Amino acid sequence: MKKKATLDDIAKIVNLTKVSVSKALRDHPDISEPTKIKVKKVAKSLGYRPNLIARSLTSSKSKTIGVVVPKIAHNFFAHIVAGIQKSATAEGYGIVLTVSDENKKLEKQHIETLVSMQVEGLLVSVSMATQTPEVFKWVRSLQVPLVFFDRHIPGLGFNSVIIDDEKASKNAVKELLNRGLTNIAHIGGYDWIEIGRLRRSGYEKALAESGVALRPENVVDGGFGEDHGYNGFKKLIEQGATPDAIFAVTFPVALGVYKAMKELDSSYFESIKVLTIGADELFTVFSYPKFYVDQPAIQIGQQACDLLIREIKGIIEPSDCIEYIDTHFVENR
Amino acid sequence: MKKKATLDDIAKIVNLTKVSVSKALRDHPDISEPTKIKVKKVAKSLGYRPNLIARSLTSSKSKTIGVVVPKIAHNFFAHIVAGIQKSATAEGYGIVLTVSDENKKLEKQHIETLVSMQVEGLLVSVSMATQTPEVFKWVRSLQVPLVFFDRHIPGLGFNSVIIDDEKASKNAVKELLNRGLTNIAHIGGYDWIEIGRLRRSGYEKALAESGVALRPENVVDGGFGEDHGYNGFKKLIEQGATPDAIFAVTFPVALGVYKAMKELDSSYFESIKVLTIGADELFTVFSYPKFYVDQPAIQIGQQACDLLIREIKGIIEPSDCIEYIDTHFVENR
DNA sequence: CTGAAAGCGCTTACAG
DNA sequence: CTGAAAGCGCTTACAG
Repeated sequence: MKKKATLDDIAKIVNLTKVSVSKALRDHPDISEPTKIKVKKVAKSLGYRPNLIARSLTSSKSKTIGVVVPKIAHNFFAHIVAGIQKSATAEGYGIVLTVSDENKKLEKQHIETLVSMQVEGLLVSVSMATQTPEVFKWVRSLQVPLVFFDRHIPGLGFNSVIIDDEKASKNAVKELLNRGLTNIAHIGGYDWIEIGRLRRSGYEKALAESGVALRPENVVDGGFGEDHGYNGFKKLIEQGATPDAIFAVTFPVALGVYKAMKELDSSYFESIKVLTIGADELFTVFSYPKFYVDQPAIQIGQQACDLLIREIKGIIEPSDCIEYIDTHFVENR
Repeated sequence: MKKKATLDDIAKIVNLTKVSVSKALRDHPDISEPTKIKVKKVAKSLGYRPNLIARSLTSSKSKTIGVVVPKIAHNFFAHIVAGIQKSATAEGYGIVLTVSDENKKLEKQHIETLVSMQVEGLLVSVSMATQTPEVFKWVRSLQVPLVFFDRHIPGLGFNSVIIDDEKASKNAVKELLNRGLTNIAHIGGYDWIEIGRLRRSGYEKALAESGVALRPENVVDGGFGEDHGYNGFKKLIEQGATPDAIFAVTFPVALGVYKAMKELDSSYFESIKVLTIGADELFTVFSYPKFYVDQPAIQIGQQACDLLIREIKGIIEPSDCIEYIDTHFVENR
């Protein structure tokens, strides 16, 4: 790599010191208009660009935000990152992107590296495997601003921007009940993962509050992937369930359900309406799933980033607050 | 943000200079084993992490790669970024992610900022709007390694990792012909965008080489989005085309076609087989589109990143080479 | 309006 | 085996 032009290079040409050149370039009031113009002209001709690394070191502002996502090749997280990118760019911040791949060790490593890189703040969506919050306590002790999004760990003193999963589920299930669908099954995840637990309890509360009895054969647990939906549906049928609707805990699970239906009996497409949370909008052309809760991923990213930047600027203090993002129920036609 | 522990902090405690501490931490052979152990213990107890900004400044190695994508909230690019991330992490590089949003000005700005940040190399997929290669010439003059992926500008002396669109299209159309589908329509993009031009000519060549006449009513141009597919299909029908297959230039276009079919006459689903390039694998459960060319996005990302890192290390020279990634034709069942 | 001094936290030769 | 010196490219007080 070629040596880049520095302040000194410009200084020599215009017969000033690098200090004055630095000031001229940054439009410091100290410098006269004519010299500013001259300096800028020379800078441009040399293709000068300030060395941001050096600037970071002196100013102790890297103008950079570290992001940790569990996955990136997923519609939801890709959209969140898009939102983060947008907000960050608008505020003059660059983002360093990191993927934990749902791996606790990688997650820790990434966070440490990002802190070493002197990012001014961290935006993280916790990996499923994360249980021990040591790294986060370390981040806290360093007073590096951090905002959780989508998946958080409460009680550490960090703010979070998330979906109210229980409420979203409860409302959605109630919408089905209002439409006369009362025999609603649930293909859920595990209880030890928050979205599994919350969506399940939203489902249960909706039934309870509407005075509908929960039928044991209507519930299957298993996971969050397509295969779990596929197996889950089969199990449901084996258990003797005859639902008129199914609440699938995630979109991949809903796809698995579709696959199983196609294999078992395509008349299920008509007789069983599927509801899920967080569908890929591209799928709407297929009118499947019939119902879904829209998760405004881009907005989550933007809001989390905006919150973080406000913390960085010292406008707000980190605490243990949760900012809930509104979701809305959609009926696919 | 709290002040982080520095080499000097450790040095004071162990009664050494920061130089020796620096060496001990990096396992330099100069230092004796006992002191190394002692130093490392103290470093750990202080939660010491090297300031990577400072290290970059002295070593002039930022261990960082700049990435510019036109979009991130898109399956294809999200997967590419996943591939880049994976390779970069494996080689100890961090990635700074940037999104041009198909905007030439933003693209230029991002590249300049990334260079200012002293990234060791650049990975860019050119925005559709980019015509003038000034920024890239500037990058070239600085001898900053750069590799194009998916969308490239030839003739600037940079390597590229891309799909052979013409070949992929030609082969795919031939596969249809082999299956007895001879009345194949094409809903294409614009000629001034490379993928539009190449996919179109692949289509034409496949017909020509198979001795099938190109019917003018079978071709519609328009764009690369869902609405273009929607309008394109309607136009096709209006033009009097009665195809038994349609080659849609992109996946969104294929979705638009689906939408139009659903609206006009759902018997089209059976009578017209759709082919496209680059489908989201999640869609395979819907058996639509019937045929597609799989673009191995993750692999493109990995390969581009690996190539870049080899350039950074000086193992290979930048030139104007194109590395084509193999695609494969898939029949959906 | 311009500049000399000091320093950000680290590493790279070079001495001893 | 350990350290003093110099410097990476910039900015921040402080003088003049």
